[in-house]
Amino acid sequence: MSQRKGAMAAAVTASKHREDQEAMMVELRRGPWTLEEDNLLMNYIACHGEGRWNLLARCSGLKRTGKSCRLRWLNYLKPDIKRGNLTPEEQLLILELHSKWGNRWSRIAQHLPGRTDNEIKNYWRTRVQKQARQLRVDANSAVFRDAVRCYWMPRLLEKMAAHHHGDGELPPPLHPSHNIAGTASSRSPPAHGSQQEDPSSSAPAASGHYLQQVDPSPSTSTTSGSTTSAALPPVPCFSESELRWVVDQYGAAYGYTDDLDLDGGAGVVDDDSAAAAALDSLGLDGLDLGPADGGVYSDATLLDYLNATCAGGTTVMTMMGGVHGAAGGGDGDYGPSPWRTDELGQTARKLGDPQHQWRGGI
DNA sequence: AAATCCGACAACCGCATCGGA
DNA sequence: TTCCGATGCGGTTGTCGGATT
Repeated sequence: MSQRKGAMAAAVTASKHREDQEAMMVELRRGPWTLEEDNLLMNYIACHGEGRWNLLARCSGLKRTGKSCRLRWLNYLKPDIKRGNLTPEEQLLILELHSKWGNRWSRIAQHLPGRTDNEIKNYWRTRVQKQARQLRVDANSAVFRDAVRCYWMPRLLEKMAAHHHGDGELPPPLHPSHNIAGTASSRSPPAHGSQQEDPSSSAPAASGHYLQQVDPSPSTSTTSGSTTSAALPPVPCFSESELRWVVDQYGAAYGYTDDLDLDGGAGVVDDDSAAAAALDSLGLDGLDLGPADGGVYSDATLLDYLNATCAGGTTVMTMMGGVHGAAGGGDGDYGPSPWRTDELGQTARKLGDPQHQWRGGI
């Protein structure tokens, strides 16, 4: 085994050496791609198909490595790449799948058609990890995951419901027998700003946006849930004491008191408002999770909806009722959890893109 | 108006794995 | 079985543009 490893290392070294030699012979370009390069790459792939990237790099006239060509194609030029901000459905799916699989970006990306592993990774690092940093917890810690599950995920579900029913009413509960594909395909596209079909976004080579951002609008401006608040009473979705409960419950339950360090290094804070403020940032700062225009569905309404939506989904958001979902557990690779994230995921798929439908296990 | 900060994301790098010779 | 080229994956860095001071 170690012999094989050594051989592998030698092979890689030799390969790297050849790469270096090649790089010296042909002045390889680095950095941002130009329109001409993109055209060259797309034309070559149109004629010869994907794959054989090193050959492509040599024969296409591009002064790039095969790796670079492959990355450019897969992450940017491929026609089915979906651009723009992640929808709440996609965000929810990412959270759910990451809780199961960790940093398996490519695996997660397989469940988000049109999204690349790079995009998902960037989302995680810039949005999710940022919030974890603010909370001074490890983004992979159980306490953070559970805070996400019982605070962030419900918010996303709320937002998804708002997106699908701009008139302020919750969508009718979806049952397992419901023909999702039929209904979802006829629904209106999500009313996100940049998520809308921007012709240029799917044809970057023709858009002339080289060396500039594709979509300058921040994610926080992409929601369209403003109409929901009118019809629903603006009751708080979670009280401060509930947030405190999240922190205490999971910190204690998992013995993660050390990585929940809201008071600047001296252990768990004893100030409810500080913890609540920190957790509040999960949903209200830059995460596109805040209630639509300050108005939200009531806990009871949303809970009713989710319970009706999820088959047997009686433990989603039970924290609001103070009852733990004892039926939980077996939640993935990270050990037991009282939260039925599989059901949250089902709801996400049912509400979202038909391609995200339940596939018999993820 | 200029300087600085920061978020977003494209791109690069190193390593692992696969598959054919 | 070993070698080796190709490809895939995840971590990290660089760059740009908007926001803030």
